[in-house]
Formats: sequence, C-alpha cells, structure tokens
Amino acid sequence: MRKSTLRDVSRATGLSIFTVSKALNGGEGVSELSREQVLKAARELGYIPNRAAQELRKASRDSIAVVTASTSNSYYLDLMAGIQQMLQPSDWTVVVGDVAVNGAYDPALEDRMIRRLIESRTAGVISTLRLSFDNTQLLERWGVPLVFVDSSPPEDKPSLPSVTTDNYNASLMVGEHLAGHGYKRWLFLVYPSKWTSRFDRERGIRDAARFHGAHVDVIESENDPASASAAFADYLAAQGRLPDVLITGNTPLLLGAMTLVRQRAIRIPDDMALIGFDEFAWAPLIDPPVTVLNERSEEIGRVAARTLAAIIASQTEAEARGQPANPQYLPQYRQQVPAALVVRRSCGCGGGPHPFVAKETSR
Amino acid sequence: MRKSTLRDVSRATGLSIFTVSKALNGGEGVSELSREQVLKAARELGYIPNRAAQELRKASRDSIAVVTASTSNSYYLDLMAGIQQMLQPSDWTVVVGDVAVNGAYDPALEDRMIRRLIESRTAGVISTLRLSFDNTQLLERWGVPLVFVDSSPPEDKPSLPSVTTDNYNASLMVGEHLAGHGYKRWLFLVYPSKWTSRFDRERGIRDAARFHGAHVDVIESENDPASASAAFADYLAAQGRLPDVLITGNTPLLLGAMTLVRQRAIRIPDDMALIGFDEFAWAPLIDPPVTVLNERSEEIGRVAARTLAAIIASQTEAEARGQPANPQYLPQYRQQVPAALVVRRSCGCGGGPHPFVAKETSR
DNA sequence: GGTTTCCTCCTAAACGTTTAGGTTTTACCG
DNA sequence: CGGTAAAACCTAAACGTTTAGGAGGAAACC
Repeated sequence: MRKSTLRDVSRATGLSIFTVSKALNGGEGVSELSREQVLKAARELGYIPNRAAQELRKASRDSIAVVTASTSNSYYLDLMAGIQQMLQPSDWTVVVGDVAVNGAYDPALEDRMIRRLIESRTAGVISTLRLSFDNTQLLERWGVPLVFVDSSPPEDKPSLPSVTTDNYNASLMVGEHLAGHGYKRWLFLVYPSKWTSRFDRERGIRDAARFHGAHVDVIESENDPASASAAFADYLAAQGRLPDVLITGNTPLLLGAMTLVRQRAIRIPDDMALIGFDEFAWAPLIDPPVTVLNERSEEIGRVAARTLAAIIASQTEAEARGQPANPQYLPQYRQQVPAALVVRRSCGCGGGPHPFVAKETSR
Repeated sequence: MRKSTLRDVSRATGLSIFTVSKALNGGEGVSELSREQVLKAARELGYIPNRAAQELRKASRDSIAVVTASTSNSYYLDLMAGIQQMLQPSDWTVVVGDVAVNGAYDPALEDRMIRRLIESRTAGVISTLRLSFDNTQLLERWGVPLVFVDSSPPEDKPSLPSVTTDNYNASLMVGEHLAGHGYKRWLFLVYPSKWTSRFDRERGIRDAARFHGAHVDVIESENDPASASAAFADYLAAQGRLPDVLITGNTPLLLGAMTLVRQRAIRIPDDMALIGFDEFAWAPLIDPPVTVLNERSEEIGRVAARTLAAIIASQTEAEARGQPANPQYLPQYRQQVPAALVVRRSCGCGGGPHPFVAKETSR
C-alpha cells in the first residue's frame, strides 16, 4: 500500500484533480454524486494531503510558536495551557521551541530557532524571553508578529507588545509582607537578566527594603537548581550567617535553595524564613508549606494569545486590502496581569492546617 | 522590506536560480567569486528559504514527533530530555503532540494528531500511550515508523517496538519492600489502562501481595490530581479505615492523594505508609520525603530515540536500494529498562536526614 | 430555434525549491 | 591555433497542491 496523492484519487474516480480537490475541501460546484465518489476513493486509498504542497500553494500560515528556555520551570506548563485554551478553537497549531540545551540558554540556538520559524512561515511568535535585537529585526522584516510574555522587548524596540505580571507591585507586596514580619536582612536569589522580569522584581524588592528600612543582598544564579544551590552556598560561606529571609526568584531556584536548606538542616522559618516567586503544585506539601507569589501564568498565556491573534487578524485584513502587511503594534498591547500572594508557613506566618490567604496587587 | 525568494537573490546577482541554490547549499561547481556574491546578496536581502517548497521538492522527512497526553506529568520532561539528547546531534527536529485537552485524553484529538503528522510527512513517531488500531494502521500504511515508550502496542500489532520500564519486576520489588515492613492491607491507586504500563504494574503488585500474603485493593482514577483525590476519598468513605500503605501509580495521582492526606491530617507513615511510582524533583522535600520507584525516563527516552533512528536509517537505506520502504521491526526492538527503588521516609523506613538507598531491578 | 443562465467540470498556471541533463566558458596541452 | 577536458553555469522539469478562467452541456426563457 503506497502513499497516495490527489492524482491517484483523480485516476481512481475518473474526475480531474481540480474536482477532487474541490470535493475534499467542501467547495461549491461539485455534484453530490461526484463528491461521494471522491470521498469514498480517498478513504479507500488512505489519501492524506501533503501539507508542504498546501502550504506552498496557499502561502498558508497556520501555526504559532512559543519560544522558551528551561522548560523545566513549571510556570511554563500553565502558560502553555492558557495559550492553547485561547488558540485551540480557532485551530491554530501551537508549536513550542526550546532554545535551551540541557537546561542552559544558548544564543546560537535562539538564532537557529528564529530562522526555522521563518523558514516554516510561522504566523506569529510568543516569546518567554527577550530576543536578540537581530532576531526581532528579522521577524519584523518578515512581517511575523511578536508578543513577549513575562519578559520585555529589547530596548531598541520598546513598542513591541508584552504581557507580564505586574512584577514591580508584586515585589513591593512581597517586601511589605516581609517587613510585617520584622525581617531586616533579606537575601534575593535571582536568575539572569535574559529573563527580563528580573528587573522589575529586583527593583520592587529593593524599593520595599529601602522603604521599610531593611537591607537586601541580591545574588544571581543560572536558571537551574544546581547553580542556585551553589550560589546560595557561596553566599553563606562569605557571610558566615543566615539572612532573616530568603526570597527565591522562581521555582527552579527555590528547588536548589531548598535542597541546600535540607542538607544543612536549616529550620524554616525558625532559622530563616522563605518566600518564593511563582506558585506550583507541590508548594503546599513541602515541609514547611511555601509562601509564594502566584503570578497567574495561565491568565498571562490567555492574554498573550488573544493579543497575538488580534494582531494577526488585523494584519491579514490589511493584506486583503492590499496594504503593507507589517504587523501594527498598538500601545494598549502592553499589558500587565495582577499577581496574588499565597501565604503559607515558610514566611513565618504560623497557622492552622491551611493558612491560605490571597491578596491581589492593585492594578 | 519584503519577503525575498531565491528568484530575488538570482536577480540581484545576475546568476541563475540554480547557481544561487547550489551556492547557498554549499554544493560543488560554483566559483568562489559567485558564491561570495550570492551569500552577500542573500544576507542583504534577508533571504530565508521557504521550507514548504524545500520539503515538497525533496520529499524531506526531517522531523520526529512525540505523542503524549497529560504533559503535566513531570516524567515526560525527563523523557523529552533523553530523546532530545539522542536526536539533537543528527539534527532532527523533535516536535511534541499533546492529545489531551485540559489534561484529559481525547480520542478525537489522537486521530487529528496522527493525521497532522502524516500530512507533514513526519519521519517517525514516539508515542507515550497506546494508539488506536486504526491509527497504527494508518502510520504503517504511510510507512511511518512507530516506537512506543512506557506503553505497549495494540494487541493486534504485537511486533511494534516498545521501550518500557521493567514494570513487572519493579512492582515486585515495591511489593517486597512493603512486605518487609509487614504491611498487610495495600491500596493501589492507578491510572486508566490507556497508559499500558498499568498492566504490568498492577500484575506485579498483585503477585507480590499474593506471594507475601497481603491483601491489595486496586482503584482506578483518571490521570489527574483532582480525580485521584476524589477516588481516594471515595475509597476511604466506603472502607471506613485507612489501608496500611497507599501505592500511587504515578506523580499526578500522588499529588492528588497527598492533597487529601493533608486535608484529613493523615500522618505519614504513622497512620498510613506511602510509596509512589516515578521519581520527581520535589520528592525529597515533601513532608515526609516520599519513597519512590525511579523509572529512569531519561534513559527510556534515549533508548527509544536510538531505536527509532535505527529503524529510519535502515528504512532510508532500503529505499535507496529501491526496495519496499516499509519499516522493519526487529524483535530486539522491544526493550526494557531497569528501575530503581529510592527509599525515603514515607514508606516507614526511619532514617537520618538522608535515608537514600537505591536498589535495581535485576534484568 | 436561438439566446441566456446555470451547473459541473476541466485545462493550465502558479507557489519556491531541487536536480537531471545540457551548454557555454575557461584552462590547459600539444 | 586546434582540440579537449574540466569547471561554471543554465534550462527545464519536477514535487503536490490550489485557483483563475473557461469549456461544455442541459435547462429555461424568449
């Protein structure tokens, strides 16, 4: 049994390739009889269209890419869920492109990925990290709309859309909570600035510390647990004592820090309090349950997907009117999603079996 | 700035399309001067080839698909890592196809996915779940090699390759450990048989129970935490008391069960012991640290990828000799990877700060 | 009977590459 | 300078679709 083409179906039915194509795609101008014959023959021959040929002919763009690094971060799964939810119905194909090898971001991989996406004439891109200037340039040149999530565009392209947590206010809120506990010496363990949410988070923490008369040390680690563990250990070795509270920039860093905490038998929150960015499924089950800033990645995904879809729609509409097909980026496409603090035990809040309070950042 | 084609580059250089193509692809028979000119022009024009056209012409098959459901299960990330590791160097593109919507497996989605994969002339498929007979049939008809991981082929196609954990022996080992603790009443909370690893796991647990004179109840839950929680609650309501030990079939089910455990303030391992299938990053940090059967998904991924690559290679070789291009499935393609028991505290093993013992299933 | 209208179906030209086979140019040699 | 071989390049045909434009015939109208 061999791979069959439209021509095979055409031969089998005695109808022309044109008619067969029309019949299969539900077009007008085909008699019911012919259509039935075609469908029957196609089924029997196991005909499945060749997508490459379709795309070539239709210049079709029906897939959307999500660019990500360090997929192991669980927020990414929620993000994807949000995106899928929004895009599935209008049947876009969502593909994910990982630009990390063995968990570490690789610029060469970023270049390769963007090229690939253009090669396959992707309709739009959602990126979880700041892309290089050249790559945003390239996408623009090829008229591929781009939306950043949880990250901001390169400085030279400030008008590009982005959907982020309200990181600054969220961090202020975290700081306020810590100050409420009376902690004076904070440690912020954070990932590299390739993930640009770092800037606002760090700024918020620093401002909160200044405002509340606390001192904050910031240490940077690669975006994986092992590096985080090492960075934390180095800090402790240099300082000789624990901070009042450790703030971890995201879940992989939290995992790394917790591993060291366990090894050194550090008691939380007695010896040191702990608070983390990003909610995750196991947080309530850890010993002790971890207080966390929930950044609502699913909602972020939905907003980003909706935005991208809108841009593409207006683009194809302009194209239909024969106008230049460059994506139009409106100012209102820069959006922030509020975050909520999920208070558990690690921050020092005592509590019954389920200490669970949620506050929201004001918008 | 508009999208440029080979023809544009050709016009810009005064060379023919043929020469331009050769030059870009590093082919012979192009003078150094011409090549330079072509590369320069291509760069200036921002030329990027159209993949659809290339694929159509070359009938190229350079991507491999991983079919999965319920991505949220973290073992899948390790699996992917193993596959990528093996396939990245030979520059296959690995795409993942999720056949679950909102975490729930959907047969219609499976059909759609397989069709899509054939449409895009995917070179090979790795599936984490048993596919329908029709779909395996379809893939076979189109000459697309198929390897199952952590799951087995439909009964009608027993010769298809599969790479699984040595689930039966692993389960025996789990049972033996439980018997060693003297537990007599076991509860096995397990996912639906769509994921075929269930069969061997259940059989192993049952055999071990029989051998050691224990009683085992098996309850089935959908493959997500909420369902697991509900199923466990139902069981408790019906029984009126806790089992000696709860065995969870995978990580999402463990999460669901643990959530209920926390709600009901069940003390582990005092009130009930706990042991789970599949290792995951947070297991050592849970309260108490969870004893787990580590199924080595990364290794499974590597083996599966290697097997698939071998099948494809022999297939293309046969094709080159003008022979039938159906994939050849050899008996040795059915492989089992040993698993290891990671003993922590939840099973009742007391222990210092790091009770960490690893045993392997004998092969 | 001639004209118009409507259906159904067809031919042929694209889409942007790769490649088989051929032709021109260049380089070299006697 | 003629002849030959290699190098450089070209023309044209494919790959499997979709689609613009039109042919053919039957029914409907005058």
